[in-house]
Amino acid sequence: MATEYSEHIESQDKQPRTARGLKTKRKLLDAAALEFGEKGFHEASITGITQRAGTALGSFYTYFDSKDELFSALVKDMSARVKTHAASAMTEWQDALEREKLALEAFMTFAREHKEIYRIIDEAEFVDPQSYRSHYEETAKRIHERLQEGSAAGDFRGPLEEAHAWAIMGMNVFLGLRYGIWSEEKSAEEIAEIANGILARGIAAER
Amino acid sequence: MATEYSEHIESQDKQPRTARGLKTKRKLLDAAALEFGEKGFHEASITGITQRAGTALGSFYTYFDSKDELFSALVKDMSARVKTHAASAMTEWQDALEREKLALEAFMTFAREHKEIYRIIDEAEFVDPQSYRSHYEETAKRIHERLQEGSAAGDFRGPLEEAHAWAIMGMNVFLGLRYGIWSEEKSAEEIAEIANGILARGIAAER
DNA sequence: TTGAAACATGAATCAAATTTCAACTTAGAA
DNA sequence: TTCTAAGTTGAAATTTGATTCATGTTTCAA
Repeated sequence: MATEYSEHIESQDKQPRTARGLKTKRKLLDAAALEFGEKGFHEASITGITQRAGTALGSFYTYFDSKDELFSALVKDMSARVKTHAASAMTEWQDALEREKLALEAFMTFAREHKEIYRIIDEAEFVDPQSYRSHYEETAKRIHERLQEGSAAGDFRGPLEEAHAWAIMGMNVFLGLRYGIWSEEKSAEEIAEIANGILARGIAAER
Repeated sequence: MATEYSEHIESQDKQPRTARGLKTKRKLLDAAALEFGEKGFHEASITGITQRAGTALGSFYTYFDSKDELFSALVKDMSARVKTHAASAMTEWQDALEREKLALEAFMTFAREHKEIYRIIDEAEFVDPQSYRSHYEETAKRIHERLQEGSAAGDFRGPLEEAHAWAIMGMNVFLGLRYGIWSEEKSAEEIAEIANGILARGIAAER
């Protein structure tokens, strides 16, 4: 994967201007994702990051203003990656219900492959609340749009509100944590099937 | 409510032995809940806690070994409080579906009244992962038991697995965050009704 | 080839807490 | 009333880790 750490709103004076610089920055970013994912923001240290990256301590400050700024950049990048991955997994579906199943399945798989992303986004609640909030608000918005499309297509009942999207998102996130991060005792497909069952018919007994 | 900060595994040599000591410890615990809830673990400081409590800095160490130990004690206590509150709210129900609705409504109300609890438990994911995990595992277990009772009573279809409980818990937690902590634009009842609709019949169109 | 800008280095500096501790005060049992 | 254990105090010691910066090296355009 061509890791694309987009630059967002960084001050331009920290951009690398040579191939060497670009490479160093990339090493630092990748090392930071590992360090933060493994230890969490506060246990992680710049020293740890530069050691993993194989650079000198000072090099960190050639590319980042501070530990916080780096974390913030990372959160935004991870958020974008989750979004992109989910989108690319949701081609090929028969009806809106099936699309939701694919979305969860993709999310579970992605979480398993990038556990550090999960953790970094979660910790943003405390380190960079604004980004955390944006991440979930935007995710909910996309889910809500899918729900409305589903209603329009006659696959879903209507009207489905923003709160429905939040409920679904919560389901997905917690299932991802429990069966993606904490253990892999069940397949992503199995879990997605269970969640989809709830969306399809709820859990009440047949009437 | 008679706040009962249970002592768990603390070394006994830190227990207050007089009424005065007990009172001081209580003040510290309450102040800590506020400080942690407002600033998060790492921004919170012992100085801030003792200032809120109106005690000297050193008094903190009369009752706690460290900042971490205090946080840990707090997480366990909050977890217990959430549990107790939920249980007491779930008397008086007609069927299992309604019981779930009451559970969510109670959780939402509680979250609104004790936003600091929400935050402290959430941050435990990074500060005291063991307690965080226990909190959610036990909560899921209780939900799962309710689901199984519901199936046995004929209110719910069966079999409902642990994953169903996690899905419901995730729904509840995210709805609590969005409509309990971030904003109160909708009533707890309204939100609980939406979630309950999903559990009752899913979101698919009528067949 | 060369010189200036970019980049790399890591010891030293700085800042911000936590934690300790010795002196002092209060509670409450005898 | 007295005396000792319990509790209080806050300045000082420690710890920890982020950030700076002066020096040396590399890149690459001209």
